[in-house]
Amino acid sequence: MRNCSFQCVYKRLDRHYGPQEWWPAETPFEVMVGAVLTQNTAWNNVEKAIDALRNAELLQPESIHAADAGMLAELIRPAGYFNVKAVRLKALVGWLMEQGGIEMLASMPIKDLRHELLSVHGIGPETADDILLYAFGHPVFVIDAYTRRMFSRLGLIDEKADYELLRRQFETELGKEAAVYNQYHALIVVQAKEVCRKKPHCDKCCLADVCRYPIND
DNA sequence: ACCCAGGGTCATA
DNA sequence: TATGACCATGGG
Repeated sequence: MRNCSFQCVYKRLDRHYGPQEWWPAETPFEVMVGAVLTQNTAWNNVEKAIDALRNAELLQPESIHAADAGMLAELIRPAGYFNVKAVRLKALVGWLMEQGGIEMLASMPIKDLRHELLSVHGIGPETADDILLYAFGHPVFVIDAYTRRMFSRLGLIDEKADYELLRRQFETELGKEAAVYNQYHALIVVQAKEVCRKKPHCDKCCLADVCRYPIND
């Protein structure tokens, strides 16, 4: 009998939390900026940095490209690693403008775009996939620390497995549906914020429900 | 006071 | 290929 665990977990989370309408951003470029700023950082802190950038009218590629790196770092200070991330934002917009802007990227095949993104300094697999999925709507499943923790606890994956392996695993199980990947990753993040991090699962979150009962509906 | 967050790079073995 | 150090703020 075929393993339907990935779909079942999705159904439960979706039923429990409803539509998430991710990514929380106004433009594709804002998604890219947020994806870099949220690296190993709580979203709460990223919002402050993005607000600061917006107030300074620095949420467009050209203005970030022209901005002083030191000033950029000060603005994004609340997001942590601000010196590192200022350099990464610079690298991102430098590459973006080299490529001819967002429109050019949007017309690029997924595989090529993903390869290009990964060649940019400061953009690793997860950040690249955030951008591919949430800025361009490409069917790419995002694997983050929450996903590893949650699904290894469910016994569905090997927590230490290679990123690409896990991505293929999810994409194979779910089929190539960008709308599903979009909602699923959002649900994983939303639900992870309710889980006690120290114990395998707590009693009050949706994951506890997933853990407690057989997964076969 | 301690732990960690919606990672990635770089140096070393 | 596989660890470890490093980056740094803010909330629990």
